Amino acid sequence: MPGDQVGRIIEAWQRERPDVDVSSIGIITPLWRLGAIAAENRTRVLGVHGLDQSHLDVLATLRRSGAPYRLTAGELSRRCRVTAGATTQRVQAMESLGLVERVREEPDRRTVHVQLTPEGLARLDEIFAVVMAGDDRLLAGLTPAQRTSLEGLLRDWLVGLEQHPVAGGAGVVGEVTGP
Amino acid sequence: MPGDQVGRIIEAWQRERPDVDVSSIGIITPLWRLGAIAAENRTRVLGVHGLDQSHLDVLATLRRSGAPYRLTAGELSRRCRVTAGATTQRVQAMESLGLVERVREEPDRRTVHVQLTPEGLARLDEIFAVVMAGDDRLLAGLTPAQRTSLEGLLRDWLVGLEQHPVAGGAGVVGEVTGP
DNA sequence: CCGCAATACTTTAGGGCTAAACGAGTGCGC
DNA sequence: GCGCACTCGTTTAGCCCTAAAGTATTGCGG
Repeated sequence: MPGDQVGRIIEAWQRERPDVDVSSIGIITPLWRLGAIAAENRTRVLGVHGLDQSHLDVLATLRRSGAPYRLTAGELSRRCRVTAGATTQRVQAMESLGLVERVREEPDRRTVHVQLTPEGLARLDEIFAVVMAGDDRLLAGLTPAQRTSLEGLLRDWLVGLEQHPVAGGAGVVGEVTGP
Repeated sequence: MPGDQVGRIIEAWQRERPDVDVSSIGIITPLWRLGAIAAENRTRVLGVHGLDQSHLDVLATLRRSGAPYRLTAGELSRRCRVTAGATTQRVQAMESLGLVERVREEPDRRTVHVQLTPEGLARLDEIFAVVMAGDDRLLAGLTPAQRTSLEGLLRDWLVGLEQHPVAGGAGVVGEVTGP
């Protein structure tokens, strides 16, 4: 059934390179494509409220950490999985909107605490439910059974990869000789 | 079973916002995270050969289109799902490496044809199998049954969304009044 | 045929990210 | 106490992308 776009890609490769097993494309490509659709969907939903995904990432990470909705900049970087430089930019943007504030205080004056302002908290709580509803609409085409099954498969796959990362079949040399 | 990171995120939200259904996080978040892991894996594999994902995207799209491995710049943009400006940059980069060449010819001199050079073809054919093997290693933790099941679910989900896009519960106004 | 909208690509301006250099502050070892 | 390695966050340079403006070319309507 070559009805779908991914199927056509696989067929093309089977024609051009019948010697290579390309079955992984049947998973990797839809994974990326669905991820992009979900991201576009969020961008659209958030755009209506004047925010973008990186803003939501910061606000939501602070919000779900619980009262007083405060994390250090470093902890925020780790939880959002972005570099420290990206966090600096994100926090500056949110600060200029009045949604978070930076607090430097004792005992370690290197550390910057980032905290949701009352307005930031209100704003996030208002938007969060809308975002979740938007995500949910993407899943409307799946039956409850499909959805449960998909969730389990993705969780198992991800947990497996996090516990046993695919190191490097060719890399990870060079670290044997220290500087 | 709060063993996994995504599960902890869901639990945090259930504690902080018990009024919101956050079950979609169980699918959307692993989707993005797995997509990022797959992308990092390809970046690593390709880096060994001095290329990156956008390079591979161009070369592989030309390659699987079949001999003479030639597409117009516009067609390349559509198939790679990037803007025309991005395609210009990508093609320039590949051209400077000698892997593709640009051909302007009759009858329409606006059109630019992008074609794999013999070296580009050889280079891609060498790397493609390595990339597919790299992707495959990510899937090693799944049983054949899980893999088949996951592939089917992702395909059905994607096909459904491509046929019935989630328009905008709040947007897509403004187009009723033409310019 | 002439004008003008449409098409095809390139260029420009700007955004968010990473990697790496940097500046400020901390605390261990002697 | 003092130096020095380390940690934390910010700054800088550069990458790839998008959106929009710009350039060249085509072809239709009158």
